[in-house]
Amino acid sequence: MPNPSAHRKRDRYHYGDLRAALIGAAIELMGERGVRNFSLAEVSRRLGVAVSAPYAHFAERDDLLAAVAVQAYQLFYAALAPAIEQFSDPADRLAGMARSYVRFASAHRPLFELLYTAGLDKSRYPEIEAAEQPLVAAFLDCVHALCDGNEALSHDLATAVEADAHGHAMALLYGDFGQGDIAVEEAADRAARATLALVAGRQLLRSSPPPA
Amino acid sequence: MPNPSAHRKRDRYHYGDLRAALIGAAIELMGERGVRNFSLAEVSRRLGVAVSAPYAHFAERDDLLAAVAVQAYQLFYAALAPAIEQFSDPADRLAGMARSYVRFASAHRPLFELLYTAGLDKSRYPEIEAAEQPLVAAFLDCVHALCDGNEALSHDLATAVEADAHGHAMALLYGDFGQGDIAVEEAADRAARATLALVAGRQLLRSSPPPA
DNA sequence: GTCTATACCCGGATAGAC
DNA sequence: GTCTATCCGGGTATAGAC
Repeated sequence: MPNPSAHRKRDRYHYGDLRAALIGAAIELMGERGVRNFSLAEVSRRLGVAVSAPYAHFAERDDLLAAVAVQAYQLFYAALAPAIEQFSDPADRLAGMARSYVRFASAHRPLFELLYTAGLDKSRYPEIEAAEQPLVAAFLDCVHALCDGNEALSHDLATAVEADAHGHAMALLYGDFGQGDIAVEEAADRAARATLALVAGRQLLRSSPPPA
Repeated sequence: MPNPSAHRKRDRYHYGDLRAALIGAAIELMGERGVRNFSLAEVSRRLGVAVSAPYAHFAERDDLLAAVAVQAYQLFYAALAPAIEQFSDPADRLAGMARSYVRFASAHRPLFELLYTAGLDKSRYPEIEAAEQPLVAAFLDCVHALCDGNEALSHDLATAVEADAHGHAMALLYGDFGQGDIAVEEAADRAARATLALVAGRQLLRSSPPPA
């Protein structure tokens, strides 16, 4: 009796959930060839289904990518959640989130690239923005304690910390941090420390504008 | 007597410098359709030359992109130079560079995207790295005065400031800063202020690692 | 829901004439 | 150095059978 989970990819077959299989295979393919070389046809081939099969689930190519993006944000948020819960000190919590942010970019590089460098037209897909929302809110929430109810400052600090985490992630993926686990942890460390520096100097985020 | 500069694009013609024209048209095309939808064929069409003509100057498609990237880094550096010269105070100078960094990303978006989100295989093009060098050095140089000759701290601060500037630029291009000149200046302002906060808290960049 | 088959378009790249 | 012509491969998307 053949175990369903043991089906080889090349078996042409009815999937219980082709939609989910497409999403999974899309992630895998993006990981191998980069987001820019992703194609619906290749995904179909890998699953052993006809190139037309996906159109029963997604009206067009980008709709599949959008579905992947939604899942990516959920995973992203889940990756940050432990840091949020782990630290009671607000500064440490923010630093932990920055660290997790960089780690996520490395551990799920194709997803991260899909979200930020793939040029998906997010305005066409409100569900992506909705999926991003909890992540932004997480930064904002945990920053409040540091800002004594000052909403403007909270927003400034949240933006700065996100930019910091994002910038370190980009530097890791595309810059000169090198590769390997050591590089990841170094970048994550730097992001965490820079976060602490931003927190320490946060009053300057609202000071009079620096010279033009 | 026809003015050469008045030639319409569609005139088929011998260019004095097709190579330069290709680079210019490539930038224009990337601006309209995004880097990912750039094609050599379309560039040729716009210049009114045969699709095979570019191959007299570039062995393959990506070689043209690499040439554009080199020019982009030169322009990028030129955009930062005024800020470097304008400020004598090291902190203000860094802040000014961060501000110019964000402005450049907005003013030359296609070039910025080519450099950082196009996935060009830079390792294949040493000339790109060479062109990037002055920019990295500029950050490093102007950070030294703030770090009392501490090389390690200089490197940390330079990395943090670059990540900060880059992160704000990405937030402006892809995030929720909105559009328009106001958004640009707001993002640039935030990047500058965050830089000052990083400078103020710079000793924390070398402190004991924050909790994992 | 998935198949087969196909129409269509486009880009990269090369050969050989001028 | 540029042209014309062409080959090749690949992707998107649709029609219609099962």
